[in-house]
Amino acid sequence: MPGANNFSRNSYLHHPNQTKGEFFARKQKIEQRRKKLPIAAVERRLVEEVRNNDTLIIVGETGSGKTTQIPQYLFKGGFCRDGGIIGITQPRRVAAITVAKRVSEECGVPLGQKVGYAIRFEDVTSGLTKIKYMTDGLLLREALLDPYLSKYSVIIVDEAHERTIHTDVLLGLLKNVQKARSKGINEVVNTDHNNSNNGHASEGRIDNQNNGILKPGQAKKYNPLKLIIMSASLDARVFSEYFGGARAVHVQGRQFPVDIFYTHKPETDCIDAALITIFQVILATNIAETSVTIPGIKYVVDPGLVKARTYDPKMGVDSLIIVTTSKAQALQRSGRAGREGPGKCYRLYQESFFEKLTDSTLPEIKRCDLSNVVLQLKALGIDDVINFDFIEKPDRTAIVNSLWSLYLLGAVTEENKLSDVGYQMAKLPLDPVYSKALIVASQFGCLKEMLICVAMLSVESIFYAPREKLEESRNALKSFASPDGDHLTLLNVYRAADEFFQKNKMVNSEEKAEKSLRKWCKDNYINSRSLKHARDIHSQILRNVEQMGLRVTSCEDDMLLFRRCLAASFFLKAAMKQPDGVYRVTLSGLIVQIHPSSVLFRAKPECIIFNELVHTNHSYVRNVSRIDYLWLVELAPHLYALQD
DNA sequence: GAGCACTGC
Repeated sequence: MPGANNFSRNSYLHHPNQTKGEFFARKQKIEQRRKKLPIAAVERRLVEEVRNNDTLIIVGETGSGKTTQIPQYLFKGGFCRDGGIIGITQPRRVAAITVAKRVSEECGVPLGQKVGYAIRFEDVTSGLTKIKYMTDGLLLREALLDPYLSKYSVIIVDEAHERTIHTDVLLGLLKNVQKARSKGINEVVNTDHNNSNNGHASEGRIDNQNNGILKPGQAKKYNPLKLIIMSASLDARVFSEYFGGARAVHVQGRQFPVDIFYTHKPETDCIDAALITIFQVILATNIAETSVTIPGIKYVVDPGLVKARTYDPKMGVDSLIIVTTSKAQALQRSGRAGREGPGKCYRLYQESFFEKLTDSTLPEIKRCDLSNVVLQLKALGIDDVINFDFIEKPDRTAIVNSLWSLYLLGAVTEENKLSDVGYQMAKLPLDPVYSKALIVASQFGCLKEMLICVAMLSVESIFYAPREKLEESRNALKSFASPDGDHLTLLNVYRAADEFFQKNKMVNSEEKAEKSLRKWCKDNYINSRSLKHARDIHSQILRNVEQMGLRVTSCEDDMLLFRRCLAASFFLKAAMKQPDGVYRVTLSGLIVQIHPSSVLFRAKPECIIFNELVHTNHSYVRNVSRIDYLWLVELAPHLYALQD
């Protein structure tokens, strides 16, 4: 989110008691600053370009001000006159919030009126909102409710070069929406595909939100959609080609020169080399590549390595491995040194090594589990996901494997169509396995427990164990630990926290209760941010399941029932203990160990279900519960049979 | 007995 970075040193916060004079002085100052932005000089030209091109690629260097200014130019240029609004997507929540705040200040209006933002758990928009910043994932969700994205006259996809999975899916979707809303009303969406069934699979379904599948006849009543793809990388060609040779324009940024230094010989120990370089001066991590501005950076040290998460779709294994960076990453990293003045970048490798790096990092869609993407696309009526016009096609096996697990979860029928259960699952903002778990739990009569369990499984690690207080944190965990596994342990933590919070709220204000909950977390070696996140997710999915009409009942103390429900939900990931104490994953045959952070690390029960499989030094399973193999035979008979 | 950079609904 480069646009916001220009402003990191000056903030224009509204002070409620400022005088009129102060107000105008501030306003003038903002105007002056806006005019100084490199992009200001080309305002009229840009508005013309958007007027003349339905799709426009804007390559804006860091610091050009494109993110904050272009929406304002378009508003002024009359793109909201027909009642449509301008939507701008960002890959990160923080960017959506800070830019929206910034732009509302520049417009001199309270946030949430003309200018607003929407992210998960937070909608700061109103009927007055004309410029709406949001996360790309949120716009994808909106498409499920309004497949034509009818309220937008312009959609700007910012930071497209980051190629997050949400951005990539959104681009494909927007291409379809634009086509459906364009003048050629006889065109059908998905005409790119060979399969004539595309886009019509769910016709006749009127009982769910999916009936809004893009039909040309319906699109008639919508205005054409203007699409703007903004990227910071020099390579606009990929986007331009994808959008049928769309016009690309370049906007100058404000970047100071950065001197690049390479090492003379290969560095074998990069930490050593980094430390030496740092002492002689920041270290480039992935943080340096994002929008977070750390003021005062003049020097960047780039070890040339990155910790990257990859996913093996065949085995369903997440790996965290250290790999070399790409050229684009290296450029991004060095660029950080030149934001506020001339800078220096030390690359801890030889120049010849740089030349050998790949041009750019593999887009996320090529290296992650696709079951959610496939489910969402199907819910949007795109049944032939394999032939979907992605900007970059995921591996076929990755899609096929996602389809297979969706089929095993009952989300997809044998005819490869979304089932009723699949539609239900698509409505939930969760991993499909977790969505299914909620539906299963409503049948088992333990949805109350499963809502908590799924919320807790959806967040980063709940426990934290600082090295210096390992013993204390272990003792704290003991008070929550269940001999049956991590799922019940997480349930115990959530319940204990909630009980503490509710009691506190009876005598204190909400704010005070929140504060003492954070203290409680600290005392119990629980990550309060993760817990807060889980509580937010919990209230959101509770609302969701109530809207879906699922019965939220509790199994009370019947934990046997709950564990059976875990088996019925997570049967795709089960493992059996081997004679030598390791585990064999039932479906893949992979040999794994229980992660040392699990409460079952020592107990080693005969049969387990788990939620995560990560490969680091070993293959580990995390979030593990003890089950009975016979339950699998009973509850997932399509996959499990009696053993000899 | 582990090792966690970041992000999203």
